[in-house]
Amino acid sequence: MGKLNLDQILKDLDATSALEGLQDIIVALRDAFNVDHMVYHWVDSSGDQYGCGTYSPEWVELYTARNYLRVDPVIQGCYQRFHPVDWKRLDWSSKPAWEIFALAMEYGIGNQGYSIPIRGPNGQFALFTASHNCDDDAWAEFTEAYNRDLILIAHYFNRKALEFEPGRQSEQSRALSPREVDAMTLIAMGYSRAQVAESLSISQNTLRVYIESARFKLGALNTTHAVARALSRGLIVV
Amino acid sequence: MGKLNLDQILKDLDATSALEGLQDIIVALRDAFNVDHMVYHWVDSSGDQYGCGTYSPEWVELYTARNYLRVDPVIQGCYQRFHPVDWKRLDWSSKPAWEIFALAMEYGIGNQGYSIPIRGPNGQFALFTASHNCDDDAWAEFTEAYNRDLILIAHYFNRKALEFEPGRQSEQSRALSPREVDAMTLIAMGYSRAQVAESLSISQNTLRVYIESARFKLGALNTTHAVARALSRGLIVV
DNA sequence: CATTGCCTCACCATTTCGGGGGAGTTGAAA
DNA sequence: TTTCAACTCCCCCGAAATGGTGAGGCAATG
Repeated sequence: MGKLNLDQILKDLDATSALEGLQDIIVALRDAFNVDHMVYHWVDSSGDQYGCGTYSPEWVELYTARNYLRVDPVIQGCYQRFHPVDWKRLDWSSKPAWEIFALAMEYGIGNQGYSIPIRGPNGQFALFTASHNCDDDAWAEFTEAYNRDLILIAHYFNRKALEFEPGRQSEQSRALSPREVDAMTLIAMGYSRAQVAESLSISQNTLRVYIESARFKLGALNTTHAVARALSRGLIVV
Repeated sequence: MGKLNLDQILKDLDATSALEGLQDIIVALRDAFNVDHMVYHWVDSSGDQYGCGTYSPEWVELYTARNYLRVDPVIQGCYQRFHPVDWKRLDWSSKPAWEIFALAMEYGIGNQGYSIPIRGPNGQFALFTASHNCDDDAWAEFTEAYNRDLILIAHYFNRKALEFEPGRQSEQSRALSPREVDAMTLIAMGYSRAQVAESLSISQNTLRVYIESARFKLGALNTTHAVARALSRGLIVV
């Protein structure tokens, strides 16, 4: 399937100096791998998204308009996995999932797909996907052959995309103090403030100061928000 | 520097069926890359750690005993970055950092290092590191040459290590209904119940039913706990 | 030696949440 | 056809969380 010059592609990618360049790269990638589509897409903890790829604008529009992000088994499935995922291995049993798949077929996405999840600091999550229309055997052969190349490309592509994202580095909130981490962790584990305070052997007043300062550092609107942010930024672990 | 048979190594890695096997692999890797040390290390959601590598037991013991994890610039630096990091580019200015480096040298860790951060679901974070004793030019040459291979190996190594970690797949809970997902998502974004209810165009009473049923499904003690669980299980995305 | 960040504690009024009920409609699955 | 899950709405009330403000000690940084 296609002729692949990985070195050249990575070199081109490296030479890219603007976000728009990524679009060209991904088209080149699609051609190099000789698949129907190739897409890169990321989401971060603050809900921002960026995507580029070869899907038709109509499909992208429909996808975003209907907020398929929250239902798409590809997203859902990859989010919990570490390794690349063949679409076949995902759970398409639910109705919305089936619906999305049928619609995707109409828009020429392809019946086969291979998605590589990539994670970055601060809860950044990206997907690099190749999709194609072919039978299972051909697809297995493809993924077998290019699995590693795709992982590398996904990695480099994501790195490049992050470079262009301003405020991504600045967004890194101040680290929480040890006590704040303790407090937020226990709160995230479902304990009430009374329990947390007792567990940390401090007064509830003190505890509240920690929670509030954590909330402030995280730019969170309330405790639950702060827990969510701390979690998705990896500042605490439950 | 060394002869490298990437295919063979990845094949061996793939054939590994026990956690102990990783230790052999990493020794083989060190020899293949012809560096002084190679180490893999991860930190888990529940705070436990696993590491394997070629550092001397004395160093590992000292490192854990003094809890250097919280001070080590390699850990700190990589945690906020996406891309592999050359130790030279880290911030060694703080006193504990300098102390750790001096001590590491004594224990033969090497003056050069290259660490690849890898992230998985649920806040899993791992580091794959090669270290060596040589001058800057030689090291630059090494990293330049094997950068990609190291990334791939880190990726596969981590995947394998995760395979042996039980309890990662077992924590499956019933999926949330669409409305529950909406509710939990907005709650996680920091909105109050009043705002969420308005945003979803439902009454606060109804909203509360969703939150409570989500809490029940997730086995959570309270709303914040439910949000934390939904987030770390990837059921919602903020 | 002044500043800054962290840890600790306190009070108060207000808002929000949590838990306990009950009850009607769809639509799909058994 | 019944059953079940999901979606929608309503009541009450006590317990818990929140927001604002103030303040002292201690360690490290510069």
